[in-house]
Amino acid sequence: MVQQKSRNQASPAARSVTLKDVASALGVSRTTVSNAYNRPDQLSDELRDKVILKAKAMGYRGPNPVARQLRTGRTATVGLVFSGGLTFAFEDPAAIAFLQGVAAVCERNGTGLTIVPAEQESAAEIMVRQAAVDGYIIYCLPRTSPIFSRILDTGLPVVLADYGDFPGIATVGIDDRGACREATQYLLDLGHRRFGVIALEFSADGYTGPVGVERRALATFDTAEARLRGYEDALVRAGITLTSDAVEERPENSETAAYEAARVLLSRNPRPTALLCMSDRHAVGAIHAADTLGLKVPDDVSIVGFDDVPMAAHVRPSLTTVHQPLAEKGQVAAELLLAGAHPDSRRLLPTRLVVRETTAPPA
Amino acid sequence: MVQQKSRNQASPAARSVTLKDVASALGVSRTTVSNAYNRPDQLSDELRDKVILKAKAMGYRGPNPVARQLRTGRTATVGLVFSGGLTFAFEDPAAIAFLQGVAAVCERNGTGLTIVPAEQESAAEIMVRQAAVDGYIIYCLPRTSPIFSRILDTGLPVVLADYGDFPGIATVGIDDRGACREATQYLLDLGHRRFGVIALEFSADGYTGPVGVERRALATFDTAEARLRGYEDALVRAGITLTSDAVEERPENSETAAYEAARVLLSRNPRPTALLCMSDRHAVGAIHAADTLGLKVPDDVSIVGFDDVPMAAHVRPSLTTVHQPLAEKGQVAAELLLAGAHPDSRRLLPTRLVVRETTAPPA
DNA sequence: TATGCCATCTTGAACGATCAAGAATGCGCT
DNA sequence: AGCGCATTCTTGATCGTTCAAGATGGCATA
Repeated sequence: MVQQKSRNQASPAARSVTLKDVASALGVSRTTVSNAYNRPDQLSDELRDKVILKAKAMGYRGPNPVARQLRTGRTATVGLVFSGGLTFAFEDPAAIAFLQGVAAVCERNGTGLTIVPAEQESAAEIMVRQAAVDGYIIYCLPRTSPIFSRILDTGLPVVLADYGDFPGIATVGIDDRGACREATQYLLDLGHRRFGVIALEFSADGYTGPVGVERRALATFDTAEARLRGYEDALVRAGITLTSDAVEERPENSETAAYEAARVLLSRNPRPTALLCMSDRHAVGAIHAADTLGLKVPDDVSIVGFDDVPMAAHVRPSLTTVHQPLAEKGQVAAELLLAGAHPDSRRLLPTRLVVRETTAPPA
Repeated sequence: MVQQKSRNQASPAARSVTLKDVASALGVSRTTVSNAYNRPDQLSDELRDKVILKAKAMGYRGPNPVARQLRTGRTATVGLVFSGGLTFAFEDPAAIAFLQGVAAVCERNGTGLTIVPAEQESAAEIMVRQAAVDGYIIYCLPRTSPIFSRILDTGLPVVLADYGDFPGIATVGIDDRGACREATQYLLDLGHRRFGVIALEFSADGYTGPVGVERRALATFDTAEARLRGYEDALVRAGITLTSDAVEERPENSETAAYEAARVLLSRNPRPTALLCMSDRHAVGAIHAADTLGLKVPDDVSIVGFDDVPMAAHVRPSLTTVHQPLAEKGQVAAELLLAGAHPDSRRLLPTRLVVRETTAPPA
């Protein structure tokens, strides 16, 4: 901001009007003027009106929020940290739904919402340093990110969303593993025996390709690992092993990335009869891939997504997917934070399998 | 935030560590500690290391952002005001693209971004009062909104996006009228003579239905009015009059709303051979409507959208639409604001008609 | 008349930092 | 020796508000 009112400057005329100015112009105390704005019951109505009127006339803009924040120790603002930058945050339907939930609670609560993009780590660190917030909600930030520790350093209340478990920090999430187990079991019950998996990223390094043991061991995103475990839980119980080349990791949550992954998986011999996808966008990409390979969904290949974003119901064929309450997750995160983010808080939201048109018994 | 460090309280142990504490613990001045963080060149390296180390050991969390903001008069944060609430902001693809542009500039600039939802006017007024920002970007807020004047009252720099023209305030936008004129001319050149329009809202009152002269006269959203004028410019030149029942207003920018509007328009006798839509989402809804009415696009009816969101290229048939640089609009808005939002700043970004598959000569 | 209480307004002290100006020191140059 | 200058650190004031506690006067109650 270039157009700053000059501070510490010779000309006092440039300084903006303050409580004190209004007070002395009226011959009352600062507190009285302050009360006129914040505690109308603390002074007579006539005086209050007089104060407000005079303030308007003098061009007073109301109590300065920053000064108030300093004095009260509250900013009435929460910080929301996203990994993957805002391109991700504002493009991924699941992230948007989460954001909506957070924002709704903030609005209801009269709390501001400051977005802290964590794309460039350097920028993010600066932001965390300078951001005036009362607490943080962290969404989809890898455990290893330096911003993570920087935020913990601030000593402010923190709520983690979609992290597995983090001792000493409030978390909200879903039972990823259980949800995936259930979805896989459903496919097993339909008779499927050969599976492929399109996985979200295990670590924020842009790796693309099959997922082996060593990669999983070093995972910094809990979500991918937990979901993969869930798939395996059910498969193992059915005596089926998921080989590493049956799992394709795609760091980008986009239809095109999954399209490509699905083509890889569906070209294997023997071909899987079912694809498990860790997001609906991935699932939609998989549908396209099957289509271009001349495979019918669900007759030739069943596809299961994750999230149940609005698109899942609209796409043709409509998507069988794991529903998770995305907006509610955001709401709960915000509520936990506003309630002080007690370190022991752990909220697990329910999921359910929504069966639509992309699943059927194998041919 | 419940978990507040107690202020003005008996127990001094509860107070958090400040610059002063670190300074006196080390026997140096506050300024020196401050400089250790902010101006490393102002003190010897050894002392600096000693200070930082001691600060860490004492649990000092770094200079308090709020105190700094008060002293420097800068918050390094911009406020972004959306109308229609966040449900709109985070769901409308055009709004998201704009937001991305704003966020990208903020990130590059080390500036925070505070979202001020303007859904509930009461909440929004509170937010504007308490938000610590250096300036505002206003997007899609009706001129008549009380928040509008509340923001102007703050005296902070303001940039308006997608407003026609606003004397004394910086604006960024596109030539809506010219863009629509061009799109219409293209349809005229193809041979079309009967038109229908699906319009965005003229005022934020939820009105749904045909648009007459009186409604247009009271418009509080400039965009809709400007675009409709553009359509008319071309039509009038071709000697065609747009009757009021050829224009259907739908306040909601959704496929379903437009679907319904398109069914109304396409049921008229004689049936229009071309539909002009003020958004791509509306256009997509219109395609569906034509489909269910058994009309082929573009053979039976041509459809033109507006925005050129990513979906426009992906939908089948792909959409002929007016491209506007949405993200760039957000960027420019942020840049103007960061540059001081000079009241005379007026930025008009280029648009262009992108011809795809939804337009053809009438049968 | 004394007492207490309520409503209304004032006072002085924070909140935690940054800034402008000045002091102390050492060093080199003439 | 005297001067200037750069480096490093300190001092006092200030940003604009809110808070706790106290002062004042009026009115009712005892």
